[in-house]
Amino acid sequence: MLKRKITLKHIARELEVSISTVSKALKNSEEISRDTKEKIQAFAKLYNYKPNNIAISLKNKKTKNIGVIIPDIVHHFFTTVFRGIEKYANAKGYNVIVCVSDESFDKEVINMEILANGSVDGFIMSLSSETQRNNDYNHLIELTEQGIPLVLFDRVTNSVECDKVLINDRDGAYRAVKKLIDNGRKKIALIATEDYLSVSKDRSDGYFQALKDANIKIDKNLILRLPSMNSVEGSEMIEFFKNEKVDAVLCVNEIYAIHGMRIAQRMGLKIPEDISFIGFTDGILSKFSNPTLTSIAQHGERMGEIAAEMLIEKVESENDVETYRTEILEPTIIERESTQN
Amino acid sequence: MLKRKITLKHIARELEVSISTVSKALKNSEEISRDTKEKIQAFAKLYNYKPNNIAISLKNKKTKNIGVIIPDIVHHFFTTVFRGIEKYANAKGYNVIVCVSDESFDKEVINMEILANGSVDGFIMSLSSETQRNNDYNHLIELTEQGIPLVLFDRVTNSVECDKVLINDRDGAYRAVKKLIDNGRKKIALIATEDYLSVSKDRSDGYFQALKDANIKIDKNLILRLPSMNSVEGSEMIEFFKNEKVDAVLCVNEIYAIHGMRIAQRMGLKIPEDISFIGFTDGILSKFSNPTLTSIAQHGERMGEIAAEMLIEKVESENDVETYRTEILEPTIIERESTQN
DNA sequence: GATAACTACGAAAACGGTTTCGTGTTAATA
DNA sequence: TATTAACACGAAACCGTTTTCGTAGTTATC
Repeated sequence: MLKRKITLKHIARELEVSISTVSKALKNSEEISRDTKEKIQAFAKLYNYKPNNIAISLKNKKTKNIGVIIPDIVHHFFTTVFRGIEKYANAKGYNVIVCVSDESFDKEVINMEILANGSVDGFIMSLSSETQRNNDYNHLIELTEQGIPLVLFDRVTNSVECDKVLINDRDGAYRAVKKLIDNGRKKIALIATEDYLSVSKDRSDGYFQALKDANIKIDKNLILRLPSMNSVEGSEMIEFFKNEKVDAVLCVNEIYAIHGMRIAQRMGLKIPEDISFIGFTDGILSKFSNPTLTSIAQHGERMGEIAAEMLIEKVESENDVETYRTEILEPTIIERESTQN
Repeated sequence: MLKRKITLKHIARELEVSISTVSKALKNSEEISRDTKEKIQAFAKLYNYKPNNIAISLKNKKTKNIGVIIPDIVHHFFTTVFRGIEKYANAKGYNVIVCVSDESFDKEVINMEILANGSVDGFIMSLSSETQRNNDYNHLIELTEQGIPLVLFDRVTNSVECDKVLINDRDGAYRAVKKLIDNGRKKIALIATEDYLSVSKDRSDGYFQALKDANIKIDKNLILRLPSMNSVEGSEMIEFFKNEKVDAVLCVNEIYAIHGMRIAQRMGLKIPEDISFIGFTDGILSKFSNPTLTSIAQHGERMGEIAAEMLIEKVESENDVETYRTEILEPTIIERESTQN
């Protein structure tokens, strides 16, 4: 009952021709006579012959696979980017191998090394937080020195020369804060993570700049930095809201924003009347929270498409062009209930 | 500056030995003398030699890749399962190639055909809704006839003989409804999708059975079936809640539940005092909604691990064992605010 | 009728490894 | 000294393709 895969050799033996003839016939080569081609093609079809991808990869040194290394997969933004990558890649005939670094430097390095030995034609990745903290990018540099194309997205670094695609986090934060100011808010807080993450730093910068441009003095007490996205038990936030009379909050991610809104509501504050909220990442929570959350959309899917396009272009270009692009997407502020005046 | 990958042939040429000697030396074969081994190993290390994965795959007809085909990637449950698969697979030295069927039968078939020609050692998949509606599983049957291992999870079918892992959707729904009854609820509604999805059917069955066992007559008017998860503009639900006086709702997914709670709240109902909610899939929305949602956890990550374990076991077993397992996980009800009495 | 030009196909190398088997050299044994 | 065994290595096949090149056999040309 078991129908094992058939090879050129099998066909050749069965039809008493050479392997080369079979190969050519199946490619409809002019070299082969009408009769022979028809015979071979019919036979191949009958036995459902399909060429072996591995053999082809070995031959032309192209796998038609691209490697994606991301810090986390159970994460709305990353899956959104992934969808963009997968769609574009698939349309171009590429498959996608995903590795999760789990925010670990070591896993990032190991996964990269494994895939770099012939398994993929190039990489698309977003740096793990540990990598950004260590500030060690030798694995990426070695990769590019081997001539393997690399595209970084969202969490990028200047230490590596390669194509990059990111959103203008700074501008997103800037415009969000400006919007709050225009709405008449005076005491605007920032809830962020530690600064070693490139994106968090940029968002903070945008916040500072917007206040500066509006001649609002920066108040250190209005800035709350939380260690990790998973450790929001709220107590710190409760203290924060108790001590400071804020009328608006910019959060660097959805979770902080949703938590903040929860706590504010528990303290009897009305959203958006008493306090406004804007959160980064227009994920699923923003749309379904109560009230719905005004958020800064990062266009993850577009980002993924662009990254894939950049990578495949490099992979398929003959000459090793040493010119790299950095594409910066503008975020969009999606206005919802949490800021309506 | 470009350091291309080095091969056995290069080392052999440089050290004036044969390729076989290099290969053996790098595997620390007893056949090769101490001196030669040291010389070769040092050279290999210096030039950072790593064997080419493709060549090895071709030789031993194992790719150490597993293919995962899922209907959607921007979906909490599937990504959770994926994380489980990826973790286990990685630990066992396997990489994961992901393809998204996008709920389309054709894409499912095409992706499978592409990967089946040598790219992966086996498949883990969850059926697309279109496939389940078409009730056409020939691509899966052909796959197994070729001796390629397959594991189905969550959205499975009886028409294909292979390993399966799923949760007891029926029992989850049963226990949820029983819990509502025990809490004193009388008019318990069900909000579900069309029945062609295996999971939706099972959940409905559990709902019916629980009512039957409690001698509560089934009221067709208390069942709302919505066409698709994306088309919840709410109008249907508003009508539903207006017409029927329900005091509890079981929803087959989070989105329906969150929407339902929103609408109930807008109509002035208090949750959980006036009306309770329980939703399937303990995703991110359940934890962060207001009120938080009691939900039926499906243990996606565990499911993924089990699926990967089953697959790798089959892949690595020499003999083609024709015996298949079906593992059924028990869901867990996570109690939150939406049902507290 | 000799030469040139096609036609239709096969042999073999190549991709980068692994592995079996054969063999020349040395050392141990009778 | 002749025989044998151990040692250290190389040749070659193999995995499944693609592709270059060579060459019989036929047909066209002068």
